[in-house]
Amino acid sequence: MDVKMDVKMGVNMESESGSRRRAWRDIVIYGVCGGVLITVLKLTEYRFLVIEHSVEIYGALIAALFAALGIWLGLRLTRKKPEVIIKEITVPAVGPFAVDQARVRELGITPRELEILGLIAGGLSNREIAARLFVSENTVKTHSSRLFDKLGAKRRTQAVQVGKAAMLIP
Amino acid sequence: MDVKMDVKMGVNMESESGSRRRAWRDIVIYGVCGGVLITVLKLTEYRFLVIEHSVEIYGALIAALFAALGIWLGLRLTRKKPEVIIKEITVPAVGPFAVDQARVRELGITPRELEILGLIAGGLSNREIAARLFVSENTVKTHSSRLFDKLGAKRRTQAVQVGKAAMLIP
DNA sequence: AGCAAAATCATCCGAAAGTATGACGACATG
DNA sequence: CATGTCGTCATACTTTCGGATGATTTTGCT
Repeated sequence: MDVKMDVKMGVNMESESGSRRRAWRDIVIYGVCGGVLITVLKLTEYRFLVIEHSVEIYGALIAALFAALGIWLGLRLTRKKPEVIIKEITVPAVGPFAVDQARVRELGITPRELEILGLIAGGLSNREIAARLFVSENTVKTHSSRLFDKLGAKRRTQAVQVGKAAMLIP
Repeated sequence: MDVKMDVKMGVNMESESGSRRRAWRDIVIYGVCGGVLITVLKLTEYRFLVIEHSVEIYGALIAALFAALGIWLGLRLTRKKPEVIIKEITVPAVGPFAVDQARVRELGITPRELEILGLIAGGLSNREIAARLFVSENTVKTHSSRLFDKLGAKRRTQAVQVGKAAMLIP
């Protein structure tokens, strides 16, 4: 029960050597239990149990105990980890967008240019961008010019399309 | 164990009474084997085995045998179908895009206008669009003008942005 | 301090985009 | 057939965009 729950959570931390070690531990425990049992039996034999009890009863006792132990051991030893089948499920949830910084550096795009690209994609005119960034319209134009050059675009719409394809903007 | 698995998997073809019947059968087999063993032991005791053998050896023998039996029984009783764990992984695979026809009608956008919106989003200039559609540039301009009007856009970039938001283009 | 990159601003000019208006033909629909 | 929608095209005008070039300031780094 315990173990199954663990594995069910999808995180099987057990390494193979780990489970093998555990198997050894189980066997040792088993042996120890057997020894203790035998000892106990020996003691009881010589002290409390009536010797006259037939060997059959005695044997049955041992049999029952060791059968139980065997069952336990068998369960512990053969407990196999469940096989995990990975089912790919298509979820519309496309995680939070992250800018492809590598490509940004690769293309030599400056932060300001990237910012302006985002605003262009937002459908703003150069004038609106200038107003929002508190700069002159000319500045926006130079930025966008260099941006188009780096993106290989001739129009702002094309820049947006390329930018999206290059994971520069969401 | 069995029953829990059943509930968890939800796909157990075996009825509960069926598995219980099988468990009973196993136990009966177990008992029969035990009886046979005891009988055999009894016989050997009285015939071939030296009586002088200490009870310890005898007990060990029984213990080993029943331990093996117990292991077997444990395996048989708890033999479960391989436990499968479905690990769902989210894949960004966004399915094939479908135009929101409802919104298209709602906005009164004609097929031609939608087509032109797609080309605009593709970063094409009016001239390129005209060439691709084998119409004049003026035609494209009138189409796009009406389109912008319906979309409430003042610029083509804005039209693209609105169109994407409205699920008109991928 | 000094260099390099980035950001800023400007001016000029042509190209592209967008607005306004009108017109024509095809086609479906009542 | 009259009407409305759609697609087509044109002309004229305004606005915006984009290219080319040069210059200044800011900033980060050595």
